[in-house]
Amino acid sequence: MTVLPEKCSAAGPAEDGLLSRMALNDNKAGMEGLDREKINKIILEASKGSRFYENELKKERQVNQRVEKMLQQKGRVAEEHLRTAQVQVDKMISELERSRELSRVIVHVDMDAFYAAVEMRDRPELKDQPMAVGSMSMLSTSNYHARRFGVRAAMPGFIAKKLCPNLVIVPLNFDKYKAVSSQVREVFSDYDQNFLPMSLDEAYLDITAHLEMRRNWPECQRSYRVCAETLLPEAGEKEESLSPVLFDESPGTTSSFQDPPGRVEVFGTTAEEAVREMRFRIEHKTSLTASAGIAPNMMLAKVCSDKNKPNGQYRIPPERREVMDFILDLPVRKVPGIGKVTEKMLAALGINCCSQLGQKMALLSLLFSETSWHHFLQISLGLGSTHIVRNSERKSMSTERTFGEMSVAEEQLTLCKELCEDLAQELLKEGLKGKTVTLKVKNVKFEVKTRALTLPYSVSSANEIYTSARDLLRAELDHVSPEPLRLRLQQAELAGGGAKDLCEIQAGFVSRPFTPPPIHTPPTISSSSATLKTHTVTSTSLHTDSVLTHSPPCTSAPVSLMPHPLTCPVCFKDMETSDLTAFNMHIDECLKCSAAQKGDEGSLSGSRVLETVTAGELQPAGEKDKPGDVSVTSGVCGHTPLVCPVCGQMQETADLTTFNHHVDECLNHNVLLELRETGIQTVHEGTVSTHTLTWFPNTQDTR
DNA sequence: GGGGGAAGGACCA
DNA sequence: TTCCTGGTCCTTCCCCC
Repeated sequence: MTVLPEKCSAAGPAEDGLLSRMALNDNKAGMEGLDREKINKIILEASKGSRFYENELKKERQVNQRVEKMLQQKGRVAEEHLRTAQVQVDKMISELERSRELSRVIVHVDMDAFYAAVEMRDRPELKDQPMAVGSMSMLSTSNYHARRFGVRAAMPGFIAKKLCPNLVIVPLNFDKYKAVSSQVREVFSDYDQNFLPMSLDEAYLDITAHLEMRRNWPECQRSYRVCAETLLPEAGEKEESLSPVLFDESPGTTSSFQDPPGRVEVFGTTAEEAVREMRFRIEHKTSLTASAGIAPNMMLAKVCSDKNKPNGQYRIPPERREVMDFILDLPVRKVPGIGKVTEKMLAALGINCCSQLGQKMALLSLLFSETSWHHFLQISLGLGSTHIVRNSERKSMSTERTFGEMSVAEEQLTLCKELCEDLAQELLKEGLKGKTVTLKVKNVKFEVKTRALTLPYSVSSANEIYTSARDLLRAELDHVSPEPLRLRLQQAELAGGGAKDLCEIQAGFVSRPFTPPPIHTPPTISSSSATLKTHTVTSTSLHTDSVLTHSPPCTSAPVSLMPHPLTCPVCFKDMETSDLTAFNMHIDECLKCSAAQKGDEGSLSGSRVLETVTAGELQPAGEKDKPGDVSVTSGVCGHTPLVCPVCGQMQETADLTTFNHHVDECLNHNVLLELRETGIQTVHEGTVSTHTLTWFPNTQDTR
């Protein structure tokens, strides 16, 4: 067995190894100089013996095995290999150096202890005591008083209580945080309209253009009057009631509000001054402080924003030497995208800070995947993305729920359905569809399993997703049968599953503006993968529907290229026109006619009802009475003969099973795939999915 | 050997 | 009293053509 280096505790007894995994992560502002030993002892005592602990132990062993395997590989690396690798690395370095860009001014802004700060602002009595936001099972964030006890985000509340018995835990109130976040974003947009929000409390901005303009601004355009009413929510308590996250001993505790009301604050034209102004405005608008990092790229800006937290900012000047100086002693763990596992792997190789990454790059290139070592190389050179891409596609969306042990299959299926409904609602909000349905379950031993199913078409409605998720769950139930499936978590996820990135949303027949989905990947990874990713195979995106128009990114073919006639999804008549506007108008007319005769619902016995809702989703009749929905039965317009939505041919049968069978046959002949290649495929796709999945009950759906 | 799906896992707040 | 989240994307493995 290979003995691990001193730095790495992996070879020690299980408990030592476990501590490295479960120990306090004090890599956060306000947590410097804590008594780690004491805190870790409390965490360990609170956790030991639990199933969670056992599972962590298991995961720890797996990571240790990875480390060991890597070290064995390292032992087999010959000098000759290293020399060859170094040549390749050097070549890569000179290429990267040639493309180094220092001209952009990228800012990362991060609100200080955001959720906690909002709560303290609204409940001043919380301001001077340790508090956290979340629940007994999990905390989302904590204030700086609580951090002094080792209480931090992602820590279970019951452990936090052991660390700090006086801790006040306030439940999450997302509506409130969203409202504050939108106020902050209003300020951001004055500096960069295309800023990239990463979460409610964090964003990247490129202020290069703003600085260009700002240079010519007169002083009055850069002056802000300290306004009495925003300053003084409670008369006479100015200092106390504002900037609640400020902590006496913390750096950067100088509040902008120390100035008397009525005083005019003038900001300069430099990047530092622009960012100081931005933070000043945020504080006046929300009574909350923000920290910021200014650097030539996103990776560095993110690291910088943490440097003078809370209520501070830090800038790396746009010079190579300055960047390299900054990187020199930067611990790898501070870099976004490097977590505890990667940190441990690197530590086993004697790499703890970024400069060491550079020194051992040849070895890293032999031990890690191409994507990984390219990423490390970028970090070691202080490189990152210099262009903020806001419209990159979201790749998946999921919703999950943790609960006490659940072992009854029926209850599990009911919960699964609820999750699919929640997910469908979220998808609807963003107008997204996807092909791959994934069910994730965690059993009472904390073992996680994921099961996925990729459909030949995109889905978005609760029923469609549930049909797949339910089958996946049943498969798991069968797998453990006759034992019960003992779960503590279920998750439903929908991912793109298709190679094509589709078009701007136009849900149903009503146009909706496209809202870019939030992006949560560390930007460094995104940026590096944009240029260096060579074998990522699952980066398929969720897509939005483009039913009747298309936007610039849409690659749809022009209407005239459509190989199939347009068939009205309501009356099933083939249209003589290929003009989409006229086609839309016809459908609107049909819908009106149908709505007027709504009483005729159910005239086609045995069918479910075809609906067109404002958002364009085709849903089963059970949900049709939502406001704004218009429901139509297939029989409403009196077209008893069934028209196949795939081939467009009228079917002689009135029997739904036979009809469904025909549609399935058509689909099997890849007609759908052909339709996807056409410009307005979603008209057909929507119709098809209605018939096969939603409109007429599929026999397998009735299980 | 490459493409793509499935499963597991890393990372973040 | 309470007893370790929720969300997203990346990597790896494996199968199929």
